[in-house]
Amino acid sequence: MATMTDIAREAGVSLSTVSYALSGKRPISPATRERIQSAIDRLQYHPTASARALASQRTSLLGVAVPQREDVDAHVIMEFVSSILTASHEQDYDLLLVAAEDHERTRRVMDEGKVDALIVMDLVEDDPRIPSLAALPRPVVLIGYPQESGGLACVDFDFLSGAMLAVRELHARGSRRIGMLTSPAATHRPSPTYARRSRLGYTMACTELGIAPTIVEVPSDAESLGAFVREQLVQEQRFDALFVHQEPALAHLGRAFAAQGVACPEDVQIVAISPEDVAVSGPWDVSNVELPISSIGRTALAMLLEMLSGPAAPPHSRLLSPTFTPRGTTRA
Amino acid sequence: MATMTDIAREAGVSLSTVSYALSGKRPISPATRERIQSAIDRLQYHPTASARALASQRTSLLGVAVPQREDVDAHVIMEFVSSILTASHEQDYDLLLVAAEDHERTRRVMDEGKVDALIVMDLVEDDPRIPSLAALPRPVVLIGYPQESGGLACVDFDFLSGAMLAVRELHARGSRRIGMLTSPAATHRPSPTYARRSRLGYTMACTELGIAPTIVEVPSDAESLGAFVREQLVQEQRFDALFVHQEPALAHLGRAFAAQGVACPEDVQIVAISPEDVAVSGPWDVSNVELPISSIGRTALAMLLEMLSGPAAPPHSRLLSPTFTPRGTTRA
DNA sequence: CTGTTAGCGCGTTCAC
DNA sequence: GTGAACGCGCTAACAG
Repeated sequence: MATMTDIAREAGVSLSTVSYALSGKRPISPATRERIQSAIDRLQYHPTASARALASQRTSLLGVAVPQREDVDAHVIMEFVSSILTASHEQDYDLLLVAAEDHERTRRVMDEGKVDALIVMDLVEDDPRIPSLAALPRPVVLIGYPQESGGLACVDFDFLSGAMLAVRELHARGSRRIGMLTSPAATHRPSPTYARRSRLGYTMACTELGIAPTIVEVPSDAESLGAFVREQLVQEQRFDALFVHQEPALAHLGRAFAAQGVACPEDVQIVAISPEDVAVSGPWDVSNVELPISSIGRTALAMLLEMLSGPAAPPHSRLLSPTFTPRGTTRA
Repeated sequence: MATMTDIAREAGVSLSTVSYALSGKRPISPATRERIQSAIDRLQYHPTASARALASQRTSLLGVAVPQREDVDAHVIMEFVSSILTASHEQDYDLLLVAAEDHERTRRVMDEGKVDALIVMDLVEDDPRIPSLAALPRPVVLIGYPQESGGLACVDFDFLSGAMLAVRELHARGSRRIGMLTSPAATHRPSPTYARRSRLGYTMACTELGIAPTIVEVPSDAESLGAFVREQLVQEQRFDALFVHQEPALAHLGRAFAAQGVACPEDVQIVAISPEDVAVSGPWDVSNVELPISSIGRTALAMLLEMLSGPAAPPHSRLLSPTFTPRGTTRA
C-alpha cells in the first residue's frame, strides 16, 4: 500500500505539499498539483482511513443500532436503514451497524470512538438504555419519542396529531361512531413509544368532536379479526368508522369485510396509520395517514449531522407532521 | 478522554505494560494487573479504535454491501444482514454497511482500509463488479454463485441439488407430470445467479427420472396465477405436481387453488424452494426445500474469518445442501 | 515479568 | 508556495 510519503518522493515534493494538495486547504501550483496527481494514479494511492481518523479525530462513520427482535417488522427496519444509508453516503459517511440488543457493544462503539455519532432505533417506553446513552460524549439521536428521553434528541412521526387527523377526517365524512382498532397493549413486554401517543390522539380528537371514544384491542390474526367484524360490526353495528393503528391487521380486515358483506366505505369507513405500501398492498386501497419511514430516517440523519457540525441548536425533538391520503375506504 | 499514557502514569507502570495487560499478549503479574485495572476504572479509559487500527493494521470491521433495489425482498436482505451481524459480533467484529449500488464507494471502503474484509450480497450473472472485487487485496466473499466468479469465494444455497431434490420427492410421491413454476426470465435486467441453477436442476432431475420437463413462467400477481391455475390445472390438467421456485407466488397460488377447487395434495402436489417462514405463512403450509438464509449468512462470515486468519484453504465456493420438509402440500 | 523505543500514516503548525 | 517537525494513541519489537 502506497503512503503519502511514497507519493511525495515519487512526485519530488514534500509530504505536506501532498497533504495540502489533497485537502485543498491551501493553494498549490498547477504544475506540482499535476505531478502529485500522476504519482497518486501511478502508485494507486488511497489515504488510510485509520490514520486519517487518528489525526483528525473523526471517523466518517455513524453508528446505527438496529433491533433484531422477531416482533418488529423487518420491512420497516430495512427501510429505516436504507434511507439512513443513502442519506449518509450523500454526506460522505458510512454506517456502522450494531445489534440494538447488544447495548454493551453499542456503548463500546461510541466509547472507543469507532463512530462519530449514533442513531438508535426502536425505542420503547422507559427504555433502560436511555440513561446510558444520555451520558455519552458524542451526539445521539433516538428514533422514537419516549416520554422520558433524558434530554436526548428524538425523531419520530407525530402519532398524536396523526391520530387526531384520522379521526377528524372520518368525522368530516359523516361518521359519528368512530372506533379505534389496535394491538393489545402488552403489559408485560416493553411497549413501543408510539402506542400511547396514537391512543391519546384518538381520545383527544373524539373528545374535541363530542363523540365517545372506544378503543378495541384485537390480536392481528385472521380469526380474531374475523370475529371482531362479525360481532361488533355485523351484529352489533357498533361502529360506522374505524381508525386502525395496526398494520398487520389491514389485510385480514379487508378479507373479513368482503367475506361478511360489510360495505366499505358505505357501511364503515376506514382510515389507517401506515406506510403507503402496506396501505395499497392488501385486498383494498386503504385511506391512510402516512407513516413516513424514509423521512424519519433522513431527518434523524440530518439532525445528527447538525449536532456534529456544532452545538448550535439546543437539544430538541422533531415530530413529523401527518398527512392524510383519501383512498378507497373513505367516502368523498 | 483518558489515554493509555494516563493509565500508565496513574498506575505507576510503563506504557507497554498497560498495552500488554489489555491485549493479554504477555503475562502480567496479578499485582500490577490489578493496579492497571483500577486506574482504567478510575479514569474511565477506553482504547481508541482508530489508533489501535493504525498500529495493528486491522479495524475489526467487516464490510457488507447490501442491495437497495426495490425488487429484492427486504425481508431476505434483513435476515442476511441480521445473521451476519450476530455472527460477527460473536467474533468481536462490527459491520460496516455500504450500498451495493454505490460500487465506487464499496471499493473505496476497501482501498482506504476502513474494513478488513468484505461480503457482497445479491450477485447477478455477469456481475460487472466481479473483476474489480477480484483485484482487491483484502478477502472478499460473494453471496451468490455466478458462473464466472473470477476466482472469488462464493457462498450460496445449492439450488441445483435443491431443485433435483424437490422433483425427486414429488416423483417418489407418485407424480409424473411435474411442472416447474417460476418468474419470467428477465432477459433485459441482470438475473440472479440462482435462476439458472434451479431450472437446470429441475431439468436434470426430470431427465434422470424419464419424465418431460416443463418450465412455466408466470408473473407473481394474483390474476396471472389465477389464470394459470384455471387454464393449465383445471382445464388442461396438464400437471399433477408443481415445483415452485417463486416465493411471492405461493400465497396467490394457494388462494387460487381454494377458489377453483383444485385439491392439494390430492390433485396436485406442490414443493417449493423457499424460506420456512414464507412456506408456512400463507393460506396453506407448503412442503418445501428450505432456503437457509441465516446459514448462508453465517457461512459467509465464517469463510471470511478463515481467509483473514491466513490463506490456509485455496479459494473455493460453498454450496449449502438442501433439505426437504414435507408439509400439507404433498402426500405421505 | 517490566521498560524503552521506534514506528503505523496522516494532519497541522511553524519557519523557509 | 514549499519543506521539516511534531503529535494523534496504540502496537510490538528489542532490551533488561
